[in-house]
Amino acid sequence: MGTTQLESVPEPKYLHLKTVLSEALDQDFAVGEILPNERELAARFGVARATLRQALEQLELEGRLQRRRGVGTTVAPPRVGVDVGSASQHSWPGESIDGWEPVDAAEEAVLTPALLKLLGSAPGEMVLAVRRSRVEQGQVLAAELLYVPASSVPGLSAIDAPAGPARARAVMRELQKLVLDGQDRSVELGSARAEDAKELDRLPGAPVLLVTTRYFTVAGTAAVSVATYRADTCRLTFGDSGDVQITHDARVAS
Amino acid sequence: MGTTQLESVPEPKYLHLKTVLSEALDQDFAVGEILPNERELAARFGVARATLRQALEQLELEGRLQRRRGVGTTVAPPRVGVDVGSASQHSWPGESIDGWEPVDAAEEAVLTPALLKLLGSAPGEMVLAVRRSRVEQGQVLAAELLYVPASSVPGLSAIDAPAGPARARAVMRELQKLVLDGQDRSVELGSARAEDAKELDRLPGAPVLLVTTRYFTVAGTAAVSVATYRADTCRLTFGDSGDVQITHDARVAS
DNA sequence: AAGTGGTCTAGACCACCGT
DNA sequence: CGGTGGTCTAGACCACTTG
Repeated sequence: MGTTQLESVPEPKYLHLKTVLSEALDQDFAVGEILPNERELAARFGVARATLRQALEQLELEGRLQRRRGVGTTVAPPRVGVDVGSASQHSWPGESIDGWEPVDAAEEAVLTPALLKLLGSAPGEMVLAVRRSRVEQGQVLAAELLYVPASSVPGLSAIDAPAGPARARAVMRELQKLVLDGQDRSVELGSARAEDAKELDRLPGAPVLLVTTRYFTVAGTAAVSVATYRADTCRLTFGDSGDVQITHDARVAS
Repeated sequence: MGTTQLESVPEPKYLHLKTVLSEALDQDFAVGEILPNERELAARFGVARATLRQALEQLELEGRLQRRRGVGTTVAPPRVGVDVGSASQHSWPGESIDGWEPVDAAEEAVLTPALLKLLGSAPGEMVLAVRRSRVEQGQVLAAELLYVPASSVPGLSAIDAPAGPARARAVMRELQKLVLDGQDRSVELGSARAEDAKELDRLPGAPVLLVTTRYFTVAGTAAVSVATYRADTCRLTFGDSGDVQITHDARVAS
C-alpha cells in the first residue's frame, strides 16, 4: 500500500520531454520563433542538457525544429513537399524548370563497388560525374551526383566547355538527347558526407534521404543519379497528382 | 614554432571514429558477427563511451550495424530492397502476395488534423482504421495504418467478422472491389511512435521512413495509408524493373 | 547473476554567429 | 566579445537478454 505505481513501464525522460515540447510547439510557438537556449530549457525542465538535447534531436529529425550553431533553435515550418518525379514519366531530371542547378562536371568519378554494380559498366571505363544541386526558395534541398559512363553518350568527348556550371550544363544537354527507356528508383536513409553536408548547410552526419535512380536506354544503363536530400526539411513526393499538403496549423511568426 | 597544425579544421572525434570503424567493418568483420562491447571498444579507441556511441549510432542509422539491448552489436546485412509499388501501377497493396498481413480493424481511428486534411472527409464522419504489418523472412519491416472513410466503401457496414485479423481481411476484401483511379505517395523521415516501435522490434524514437499514400477513385479519396518502415533495414524501391541491388561485398558469418 | 546496450548526470571546452 | 549549439568526458544506474 501507499506508493502508487503510476507507470509500470516508466517512459524515458527524454521521450516524455519530447512530447511535452511537441505540445508546447503546437500551442505556444509560431513558425520561425526562437526557443530559449538549451541551458535554460534544461534547467526549466530539471534535466541535464544532454537529456534535453536528446529530445531536441528527435524533434529536429521529425522536422519540427531547426538548430543552428551560434544562432539558436527555431520552430521549423512544415516540411516542403519535393517532387521527385512520378515513376510513370521517365524523364531526365531538370528537363522542365524544377530547381536543378548544374554545379560542375568531372571526369574522375570515384566509383565505389556498389556504384560500379549499379552502372553495370566495366571497371576502368571512363565515367563522368556531374554535380548538381536542387535549390528552392534560396535553400539548397538536395545535392546530386550524376554518374554517366562515357560510352553511353556519344557526343560526350566533343565537349570542351571550361570546368564549372557551363561544363555541367553541356553534359546535361548531351544526355537529354538520349531517349529514355525506363528508370527505377530507391530511397533510403543515410547520413551526409562532409562534402554534401557543406552543400546542404548542415553538419556532417546529418540525416539525409538518399535517392538512387537508374536511367535506362535500350542500350542499357545510361546513367545513375545519387541525390542527397535534407531529411529534416524535405518530404519526397511521387505524386501523379502531387498537391499533397500536410500542414501544421501553426501561425507564422511576426 | 614547433607544433605542426595537422588539421586546420579538426574533425570531430566521433566522425573519425566512424570512418575507422566503417573500414574495419568492411575488412575485418563478417555479416552477423558480433562486435566487442561498447565499454571495451571505447577503451580500445581511447574515448568516452558516449563518444563511441555517437559513432555507432550513425553506423546503425546507415544500416551498417544492429544493436540490441542485452545482446550486443552485430554487423548488419546489406539493406533489403523493399518494393513499395511502381507509381504507374495503381493497385491496392496486398493484392498480390507481398507480405502484408492484416492485424486488426477498428472503427475509432484517432484522426489528426493532418490526416483529416489528407482524407478530405468531413470531421465526425466514421473512419475505419485497418492495421497491417509487412513481414519478410520472419522480420517485421513495416507497420501500416490504413484509414478508410466508411462512406467510400458501401459494403463496409455489412462486415460482422470478429475483431482481429479476420475483420481486417474482410475490410481489405471490400476495399479491393473499388476501382482505383490514381494514387500519390510521399516519403519522409520520422521517428517510431511507441506503438509502432514495439511492432517493429525497435525502441521508441527509432528512425523510420514514413510512406503516406492516398488512394483515389473517381469519387475522391478512398483511403489513406500511413506505412512506417524501419529505416535501418529497409531501402524502399519504386522500380519499374525492380531488381536494384546494392550489395556490400561482405562474407556471411560462419 | 553476469553482461549487454540504453538512459542520465554535471561538468568542461570548442566552433560558430552575431554585434 | 558574449551567446549559441556541438563535442567530449567519467562516471552512475537502469532495462533487458542470456546462461
